[in-house]
Amino acid sequence: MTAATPGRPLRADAARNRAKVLEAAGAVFAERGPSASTEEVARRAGVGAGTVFRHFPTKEALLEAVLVALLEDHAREARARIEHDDPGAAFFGFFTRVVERAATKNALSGALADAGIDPRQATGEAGAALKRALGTLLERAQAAGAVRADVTLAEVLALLAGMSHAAGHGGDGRALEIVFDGLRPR
Amino acid sequence: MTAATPGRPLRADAARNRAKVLEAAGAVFAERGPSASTEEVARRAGVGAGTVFRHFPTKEALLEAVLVALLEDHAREARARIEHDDPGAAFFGFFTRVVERAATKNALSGALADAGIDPRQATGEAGAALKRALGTLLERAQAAGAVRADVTLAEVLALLAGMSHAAGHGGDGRALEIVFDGLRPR
DNA sequence: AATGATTCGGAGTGTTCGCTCCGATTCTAG
DNA sequence: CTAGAATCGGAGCGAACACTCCGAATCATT
Repeated sequence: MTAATPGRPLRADAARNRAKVLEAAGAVFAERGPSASTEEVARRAGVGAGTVFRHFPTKEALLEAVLVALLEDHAREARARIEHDDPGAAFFGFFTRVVERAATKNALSGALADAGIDPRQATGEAGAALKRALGTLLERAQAAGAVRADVTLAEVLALLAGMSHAAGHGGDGRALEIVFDGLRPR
Repeated sequence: MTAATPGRPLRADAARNRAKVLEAAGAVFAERGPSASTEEVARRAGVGAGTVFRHFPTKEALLEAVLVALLEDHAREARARIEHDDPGAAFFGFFTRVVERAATKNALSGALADAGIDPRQATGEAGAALKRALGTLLERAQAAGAVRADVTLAEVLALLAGMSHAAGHGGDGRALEIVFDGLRPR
């Protein structure tokens, strides 16, 4: 429940502040990690602590909202690649892109899991949309012969989640290439 | 500094309590995550809070000690496999084993990183020993033709770290197989 | 422009948790 | 067995932090 149902259309300044808080939260959590205090988010957004909690009733809700925004961004990019790139390049390019931008996302879902919340359920529609887009990317790449036909979406998701966490561990660029070799037909 | 230098040999009950605390910490952090309180560790170990802090002067030191114990355990197993299994089976078997047992390790190093501590530096010798053992495993597997010759230890470490985090994401069993396919010669 | 409703800000609250302190307890040397 | 030292236990301290409350400020409507 991340304030999904706008009972009333939200006042102008309220909407502006909500956006500022969300953006500040994204930046702060990316820099200082999800354990950064809500007060720091409020300071960065230029609002009071009360304002943060009115829009996001709990810290977990704020983490969720940031994570959802990230997933929506990814899904948007996946759909763009479906239209513009060729099947193989679209799939591998998107995979690489998600891995590159994964640092924040991992920390967020880790923090949610730590609080006893299932990230997959929390992200709801946003996660499902990203999954659908990735599924399309995969199907097209398989149809074009760029990816083995016996690979399932669940396996790709596992690999994506895994390699996202491998970033920053040294030889992660070539490590991705090794995974891609495993995904390609022999 | 995880009480590495025994200035004096440590009294009998002190050594016993230290071991109890370390074991309890391993269990508690595995179950409740690294954010579990030290008091819970003390309770589980059947000692007072003061005792925990005498042996591990800070909570981070306790997390470090648990992580080091895990790494030492892995290194021990790697050396055992070097002696008993054939090169290919030793390498892939050890890789699989580490991934299976990775849940706790990941949470621990995550928590350390969150506290501004570099896990690689903190684990010191234990991490280096594990790295050496894995290096031997890799060389032997490559010499036997079970693993591509152009793969480096750094890349294997990145893949290992990554796939450790992929556990529990659904199709992680077959996902590992895909990575292994990428590691094998064509 | 004025009024009523909504939102803002930040001081304040209650709680959690890491860590300390010291009297009581347990161990070891002679 | 006994004295002296090392260790233990857990109540208590202080800081950090998520969250609340309410007077002041801002917005929408007539």
